[in-house]
Amino acid sequence: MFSPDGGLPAAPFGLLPDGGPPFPRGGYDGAAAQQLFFPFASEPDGARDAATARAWLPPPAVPPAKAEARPARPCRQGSPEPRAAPPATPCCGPAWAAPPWPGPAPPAATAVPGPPFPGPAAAAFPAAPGHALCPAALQPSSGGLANLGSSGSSSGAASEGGHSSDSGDEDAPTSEELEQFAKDLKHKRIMLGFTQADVGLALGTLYGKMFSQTTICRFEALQLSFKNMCKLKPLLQRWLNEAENTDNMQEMCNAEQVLAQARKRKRRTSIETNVKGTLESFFRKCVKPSPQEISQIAEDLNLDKDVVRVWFCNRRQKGKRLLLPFGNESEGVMYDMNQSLVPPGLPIPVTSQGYSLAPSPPVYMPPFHKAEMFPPPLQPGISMNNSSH
DNA sequence: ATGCATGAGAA
DNA sequence: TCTCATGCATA
Repeated sequence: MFSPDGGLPAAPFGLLPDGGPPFPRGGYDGAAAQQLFFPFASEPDGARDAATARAWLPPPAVPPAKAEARPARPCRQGSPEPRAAPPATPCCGPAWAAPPWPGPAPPAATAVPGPPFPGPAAAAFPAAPGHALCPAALQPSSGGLANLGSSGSSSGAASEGGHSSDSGDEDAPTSEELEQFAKDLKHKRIMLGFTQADVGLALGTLYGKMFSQTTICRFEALQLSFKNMCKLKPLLQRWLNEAENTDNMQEMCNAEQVLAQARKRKRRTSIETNVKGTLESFFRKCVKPSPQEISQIAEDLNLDKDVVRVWFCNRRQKGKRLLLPFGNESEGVMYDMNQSLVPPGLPIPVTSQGYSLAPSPPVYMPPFHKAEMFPPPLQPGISMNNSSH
């Protein structure tokens, strides 16, 4: 853990190249954390799980029933599928020696352990292989999940630390635990032959709240807020247990993608690299430009005002991920909305990539990580009086 | 794996 | 109007 006061650990803006977040290591007090991010890296042991990427299958035009939408997966489809014995866990040590779930809860293939997640989900669960997959998933906001994070009420779910006698003070796992869990999850998931998308889907059948591949991915990569991680952990923990003890797990993954989600979504804008660089430089000057400034920028860059606005929102969000996990005052320092992002007095240089170079990330960064990181070609002609800002 | 987008809820 | 959680779309 780093101390907020003791040298700011990381780049105030820790802007990391999008590729791999070199989170500074060290845990942080989860309890306090609210919307922060993990200071630690989810560093996948080298082998960047190519499987994951490879395995992800876009929602196939799912055939009515189950099966074969995913031949790529070793998932047991009728075949016993030897649960690949976890290879000498590379990084996680003796991972998964014991599932930390509360009760002995020996999840039987059919027996859905009385989950703390009520809701139709339960009903929808297996029992009826082949169908009944996702109706639950459709549920808008199944109550089940809702109280996971905060209320923590019933969901004994979380006593995960397993051993942690944890006082009633519930689930707040430590960052280390989360990190470890994320690793285990990923490792196990791969071992079992599931993709991130599968997991997200399964959560839908199991608990009525489906998640996207994106979310699972971010969870594994510790790219969610601490709070968010805490909320998701119990679910994933359960899924893992199920997956390891159920033979019909595939059922849960197959889901007849209820995704009729055909809501018209604005087509994703692709911002050119150089334009991004310019935005980045603006961002360094002012993380939260006023509407006028946004308009100005938009005009200058020939972008839609909303695109610029959203870009700044996302940029801030991204920045926070890399910030320190201290939601309080420190934020003011590191995230001065009125000034540049650099802590006063500290002439933090900015990398040629456009990211601030605070004294930290002891992480190796290739000279040219990504195109996106190239020096923001400040376009002449673009002006914004934020200088006075 | 991540960039851009959406929507709910908070401020 | 912003933050936060989340997801579609894409690299």
